[in-house]
Amino acid sequence: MRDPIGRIKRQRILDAAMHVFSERGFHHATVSEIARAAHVGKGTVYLYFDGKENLLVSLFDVLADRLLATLDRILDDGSSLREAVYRLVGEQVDDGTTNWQTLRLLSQQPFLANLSLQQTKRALVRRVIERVANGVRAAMNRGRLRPCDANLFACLLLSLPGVISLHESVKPEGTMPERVSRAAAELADVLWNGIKKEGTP
Amino acid sequence: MRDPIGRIKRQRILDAAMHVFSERGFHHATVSEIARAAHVGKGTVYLYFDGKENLLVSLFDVLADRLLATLDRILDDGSSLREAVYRLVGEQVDDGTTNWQTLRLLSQQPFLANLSLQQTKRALVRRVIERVANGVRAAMNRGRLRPCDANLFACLLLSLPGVISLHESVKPEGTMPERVSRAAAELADVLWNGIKKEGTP
Amino acid sequence: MRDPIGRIKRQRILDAAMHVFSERGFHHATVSEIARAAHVGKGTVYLYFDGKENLLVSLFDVLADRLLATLDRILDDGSSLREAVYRLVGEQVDDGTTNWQTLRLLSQQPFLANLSLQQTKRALVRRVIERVANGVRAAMNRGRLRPCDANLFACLLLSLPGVISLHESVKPEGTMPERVSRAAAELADVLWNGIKKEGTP
Amino acid sequence: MRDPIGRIKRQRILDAAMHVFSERGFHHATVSEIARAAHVGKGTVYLYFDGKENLLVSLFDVLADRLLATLDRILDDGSSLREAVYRLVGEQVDDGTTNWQTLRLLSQQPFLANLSLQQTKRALVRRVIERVANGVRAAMNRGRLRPCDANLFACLLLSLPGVISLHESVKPEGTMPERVSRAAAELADVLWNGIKKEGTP
DNA sequence: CATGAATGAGTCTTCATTCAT
DNA sequence: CATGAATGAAGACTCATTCAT
Repeated sequence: MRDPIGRIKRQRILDAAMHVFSERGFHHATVSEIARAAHVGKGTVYLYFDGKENLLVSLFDVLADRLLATLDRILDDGSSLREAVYRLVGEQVDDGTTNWQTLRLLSQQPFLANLSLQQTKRALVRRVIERVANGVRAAMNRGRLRPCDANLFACLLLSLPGVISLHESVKPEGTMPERVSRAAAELADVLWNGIKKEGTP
Repeated sequence: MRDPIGRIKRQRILDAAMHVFSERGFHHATVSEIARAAHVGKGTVYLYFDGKENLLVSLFDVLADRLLATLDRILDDGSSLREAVYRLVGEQVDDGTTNWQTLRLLSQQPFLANLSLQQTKRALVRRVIERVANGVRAAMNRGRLRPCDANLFACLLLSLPGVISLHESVKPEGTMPERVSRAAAELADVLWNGIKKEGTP
Repeated sequence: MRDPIGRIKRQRILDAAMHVFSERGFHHATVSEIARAAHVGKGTVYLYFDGKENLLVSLFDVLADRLLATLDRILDDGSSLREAVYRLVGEQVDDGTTNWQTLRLLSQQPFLANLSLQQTKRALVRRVIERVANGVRAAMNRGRLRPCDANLFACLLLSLPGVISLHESVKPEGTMPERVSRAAAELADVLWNGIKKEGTP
Repeated sequence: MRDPIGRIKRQRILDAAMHVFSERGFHHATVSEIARAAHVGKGTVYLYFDGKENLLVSLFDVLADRLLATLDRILDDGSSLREAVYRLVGEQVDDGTTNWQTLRLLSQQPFLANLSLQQTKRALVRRVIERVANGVRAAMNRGRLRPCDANLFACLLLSLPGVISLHESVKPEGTMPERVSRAAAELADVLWNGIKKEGTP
């Protein structure tokens, strides 16, 4: 009976953390702020998470899971790899629930004081990279891609939100969703052309 | 007579800051640490820079200048664009004076408390992006590249060190220079193939 | 239920601040010292006050309120003005709860870095002066005093603790309460003679 | 040959210190500021004074000397005591060379960290008080004043600039010289009436 | 003598974390 | 379980003082 309530509260905190971290950066964000945004007491955050850094890594966890689910959906259905690249970039950027800006958190390298958290985070990142790399390898085996380091290409794919973030960050008028979508499509094009076998459409 | 001494000390502090920021991250780095690494007193740092954030932006300034010089060298000589892409990636990553890891700083600390510094940093980033974009545009005009958003492609090029960094960060054995070089070459290949007109070698 | 606890703690801090500021002066007093004297953590001071200067102005506020209450008691009862002057001087100096030395603080720290606090403090001082001046004006209207600038005379009355402080400060043997009381009476005499209509006892 | 130059430079520093201390308060004033205002190097200040607190006490010394000279002039010539009180108040406040605001420094009680300086300052203050008190005593002996504690009355006289300062400090429009003069005259009136034998004009 | 670059002791202030209620 | 008042470790920053030139 309490479990679902607990899950909901935990999720509220994670959502709040995602929002506040994205808005103000990890170090400028305060636990109080996050608690306030989640409509819980400051102490409650520590009931569900072991501390601020832990909260960040838990957030990575959620984002990674979400990303892996997206990947599974994209890569395991019958769509062509070209389509997959497009959708991968597009969905990373335009996920309805995940504001694309929060994905910068994944590629930012906050230096975590807690070593074991460092390990945990590394494992998460590796898992995501390898899942993408597996998809890439599968496509290579099917003969549609020129051979390359699948892991490296996966890193490139996963860095695209950061590229778009960089592109947006110098625009004085702030972020424009249409421009973000267009950029995602264009980057997908470049990468697809960069990796497909010549002659493949 | 004093001026060069001042410049040298200022540079010592910048070098120390680059090293400490890279090693421990902006927020975990302390001014004392940087001062110690530069073999100067803590107060001396404040003699040359207006504070910690200011020091970071000054560092961006130096890195940007260095990168712009590299770009000028690469883009303005007669080499082919293909060669230029290779060298751009390679030199970003393997600059003898700039440890490639420090380039992560460019994308790493988007959240500055001081608004005017935020502006300054944005201007620096824009200048670098636009310089690269100009090179790309020139090549497009010469007809070697398929049309694309030059600024966006510039952002992609400038993000490559981050891609490599991501790739390296999950390796338990730490950074290996040869792997970094190979990755740079491979990424350059993908990008070149992604943007060149089909048929161009 | 918590409110009174909060009030009590706030008051403890104010009392400690009053004591430490009086003993060591505003600038030599440290927030740690005040916290220690109040038996609270350093951070707790910042829970109740916005900073060191703010603490000082809040102290002014309390002292001003206390002084105004004293004034109301003295001026609004039926006693003669002569009696009022005596008591005003005497109670400023010999308030059981307010150590008379702390009243020096009112004139002591005119230089506040925070401009809005400067304004607040000025308003407090003005309120006290005007309350005294109103009493003086009332007496003048009743025809017992020779005409004079009531505000200026109020400032003179309020400066008497400082006069006594100056008088005491050069005594090598330290402050002696009886001498202080005698001085208060004597100053009240001089001022009363200075302002009463000739012939008035 | 150097001596007069030294004296001049020393005086320049004292003048600068008087100005800066008055303008910004002892603690907010920095040695650099004073040096700049005196058109000397920061190190030069330490050539003529043993430190910042020492500089303050030396300033007291100068002010005390000046005040004592004024007193001698006023009290030792044949003028009546009434005239003397008027002039004493007036000249404290309207000394051509000493901005009257700087006299607040005398009555402010900065807490000096250096104990021996504390003693020195106390001695200076005592000397001034006693000089005034002697004049008062002389007048009392001549039978013009009602008997009172001459030292205390001296303290009252010396506090008048502070009274005026308090009066001015709450005026939003800032200090007005005419108002200051008028206030000085009025305070002298009150004090004279307060201490003269009844019947004396 | 004069200077100002260099220094680091000393403070204020923030905020992650704890724990009594 | 939930809370937020209390805490103090940690760090940026100032400025009096020194000393090499």
